[in-house]
Formats: sequence, C-alpha cells, structure tokens
Amino acid sequence: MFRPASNESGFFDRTSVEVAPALLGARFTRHSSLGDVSLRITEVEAYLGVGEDPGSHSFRGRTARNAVMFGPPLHLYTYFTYGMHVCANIVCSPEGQASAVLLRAGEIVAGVEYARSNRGEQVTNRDLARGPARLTKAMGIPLSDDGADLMGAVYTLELVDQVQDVGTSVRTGVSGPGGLAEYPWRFFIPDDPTVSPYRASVPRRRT
DNA sequence: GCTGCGATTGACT
DNA sequence: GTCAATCGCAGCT
Repeated sequence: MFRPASNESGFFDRTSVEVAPALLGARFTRHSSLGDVSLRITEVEAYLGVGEDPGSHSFRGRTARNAVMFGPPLHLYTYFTYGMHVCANIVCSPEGQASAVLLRAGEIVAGVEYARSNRGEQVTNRDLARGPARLTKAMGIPLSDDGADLMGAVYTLELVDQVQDVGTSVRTGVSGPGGLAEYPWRFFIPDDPTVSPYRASVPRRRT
C-alpha cells in the first residue's frame, strides 16, 4: 500500500487536469522538527499553463512569482494571496510547461495536535484543513517553501488509497472574462466531510 | 511610480 | 446572508 510518489513512470509529466483526480486520497506529509503532519487529500483544483487557462497564475507567462510552476514536476508551488493567506500547489508537467494542482482541502490523519496548535484549540478535526489557506496553516507550510522537493526530506507524497469515485465541479473563487467558471477542473471525494463548502466567485465590492 | 484586486477566511447580522 | 482585513503582483501611466 505504501507507494511514495516518484516521477520514474512519468506520472507527473502529465497535465494537472490528468494528475489532479489521481491525487485524491493520497497522503501528503510534512516532516518538521515538531513532528510529522500528514494530510489525506480530499479536494483539489487543476490549473494549466501559458495561454491555456485564464485562471492560472501562469496564463500570461513566466514571472518571478510563478517561476516554480515552470520547473520540474513534483515540487511545491506556494503563493501568498489576499494579503494574509498562503496556498500550496503540486507542480505537474515536464520542465518548461506550467501546470499545477492546488490543494484545496484534506483530512489531517497524523499530527493532529500540531495542526490544532497552528489553527486554534477550538477547531474541529474536520475543519483543520477544510480550505486551501486553512490547509497550509494547519500543516505549517510557509511561503518560503516555494520550490521544495516533494520527494525530499521535508515533504513526501504517497499515492495510497486512491479513490474510484471522483466528484467534479467548476472551480471555486475563480472569476474573470470568458466564463472561467465553466472549466470543470475541481475534483473532490464525494460526501467527504472535509471537502470545503462551495462558494461561487463574487466580484469584490469597492469600499 | 501608482492603482486595483485576488486560486480566502473569520467575524458578524 | 454581508463584509473587512491586508499586501504583493501585474498592468498601466
């Protein structure tokens, strides 16, 4: 059952839309000095590359921020948003192409106490990593881990418990011209309580 | 150099 | 259901 992710088979050379559903059920672990934290992935979203996906950070080409997306697969891409939140992605596609899978939600299956110390003592197990920014906070993933190796000393990914029944829907929180919300690139485990509640993208009001 | 806004969350009505 | 917080990036002047 233990199957550490590697790219020997070229599995991660495929696009994020192909890889994303296969990551559901996988175990993603961060090894820290305070102990390991493991996540069972229950919800992801796929983002494609230059000129392919108007909702992707890489749509307009390579920049300092998204450089890691253009690098080799099986690396971590982190970014900072809304002035306060960190989100984490798994880079896919061969080097030079930019596609990534956003980790939207999961269930903390090891290191629950560590996760709770990051999120707050009142937070229920179900809510610890229910949402992309909650997930990174629970696991203690810092923005500075952008580009980290997912087969390395700090992060590991194990393709275990892969699910057969995959739910799909339009992506959350993505807005803009051209009907971005129509891309059905959100994948989740149906009826799993840790899947984040769907919120349609709402244009922000001015003050 | 300046400005608008985002792959969100938590607090509040 | 509504809304503020908060800051780096990208696009424009």
